[in-house]
Amino acid sequence: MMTSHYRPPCQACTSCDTRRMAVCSALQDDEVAELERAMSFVRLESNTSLVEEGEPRRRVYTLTSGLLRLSLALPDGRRQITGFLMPGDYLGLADDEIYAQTAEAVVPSGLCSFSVRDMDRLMERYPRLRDRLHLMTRAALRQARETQMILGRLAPSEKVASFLLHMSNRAAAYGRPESPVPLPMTRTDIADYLGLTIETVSRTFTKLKTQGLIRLPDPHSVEIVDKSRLAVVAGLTVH
Amino acid sequence: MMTSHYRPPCQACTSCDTRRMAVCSALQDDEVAELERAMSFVRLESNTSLVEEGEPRRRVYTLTSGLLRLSLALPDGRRQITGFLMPGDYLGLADDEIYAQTAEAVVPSGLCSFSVRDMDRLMERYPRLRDRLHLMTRAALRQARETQMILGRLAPSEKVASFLLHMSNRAAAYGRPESPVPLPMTRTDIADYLGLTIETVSRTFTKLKTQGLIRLPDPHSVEIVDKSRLAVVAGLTVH
DNA sequence: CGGTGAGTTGAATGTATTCAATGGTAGTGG
DNA sequence: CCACTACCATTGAATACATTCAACTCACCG
Repeated sequence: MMTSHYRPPCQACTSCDTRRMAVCSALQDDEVAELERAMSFVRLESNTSLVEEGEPRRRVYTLTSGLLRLSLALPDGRRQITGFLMPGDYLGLADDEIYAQTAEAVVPSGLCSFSVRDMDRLMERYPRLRDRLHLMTRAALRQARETQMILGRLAPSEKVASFLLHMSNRAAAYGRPESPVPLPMTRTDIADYLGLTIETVSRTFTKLKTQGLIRLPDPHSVEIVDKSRLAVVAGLTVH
Repeated sequence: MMTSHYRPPCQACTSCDTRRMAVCSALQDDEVAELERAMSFVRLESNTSLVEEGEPRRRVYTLTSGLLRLSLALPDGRRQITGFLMPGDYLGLADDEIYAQTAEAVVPSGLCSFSVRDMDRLMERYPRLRDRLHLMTRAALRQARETQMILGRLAPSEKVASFLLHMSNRAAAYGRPESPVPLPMTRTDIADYLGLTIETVSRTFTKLKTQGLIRLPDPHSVEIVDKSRLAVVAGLTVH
């Protein structure tokens, strides 16, 4: 696990630009100072894992920059990516005593880190923090079920189209442009997220490009040309 | 919505046999009495819906008997069942202001019902109740992610095998025999849960039967003949 | 300049789906 | 009591389509 621990590179939580997205938005400036005292900062290189499925859960995290993938593995090596974590997202929502999934950095990432003990104490002291965490857990559960639908009932083109729209919406939620959408993860990651093979993902991108719905300046950025037609392909609107 | 409301047919919460499975296990006998005062009982006929995706969430429930299916629907009618609720399970874990999915009875079912207002008040008063609910939400999230793996990365035989083992384990958790496993839901329900067609589900059952792994006394009960080989088929053990 | 990893594309293969027919069971009404 | 209907489950045959196997390109790095 190639991580290095040091004090945050950001000035302070009060001036942190991911705060409005994260669990700490539940706290006021003076309260967040206490959170800050319990916090340490972690930097993570690409393709290194922060937590491993089955490990005891001793720390929880808030992602401040970069991108993480959460995944489950089968004994024979098959992998399912259950989701991607973006800045402001919390790592450790689903876990109890042990981590239920592996978290790895897709690109160099930074995280605020807290011991479970400290976080429990803080939640005890600031109920709004606890409530916010519960709220985020419920949202994650709704998201997971939405993904079940995508995995179980959508055709490959629909999967890829809805994935692109989803990523576009998330980018917009973080104040970034809706298009072009950056896709820092590999085709293999996308395949393991959508329940497809890498070849099918690649072919589907090409097909959407040929149909004039998207453009692919490079493999890791997608320009959405026709959002409404893409939504039709995604199966989200009645044709 | 064919429901009828009346006082519970059971003597009292203190003698309720699903209590140990449900959220109310967090409360002591004297505390559960207050829960009971806020409670009303609902009986639900087969194939009637209790809550509908998109409706405002005004009440929450604990299933005491029967079986419910939770589902999401696509505009064109395709359906994904995200899970089945068994006695002791809580309805409303993921939802916020509105219900995120539809809940329907698979067989005649009974539920304890609470207004969201009452439940919020009770959670405020009994933190262990709130903590238990949060615990159940996290468990549901882990379950949903496990299901993502099943939907995205397992072959049809593996899906059906792991579904049977899952149902068997749940039956055992409720103190019922591991085998034969009752499957009150239709093949269509199973297909919509596993991301398959009804024909593929049927053929897979037949195949597992032919291989001597299960027996099918009737379409709604499955006898598990060889649990370990079934686990191999499910992809859960290295061959 | 060779080497590696990621992505794309082509051809074949396998397999789940689709379309269709049949059997079984339960409920309804004559 | 017995047709008659409706629904569910199963099975067969043809089809469609994602996967598999393989080749090739490209960019990046040593």
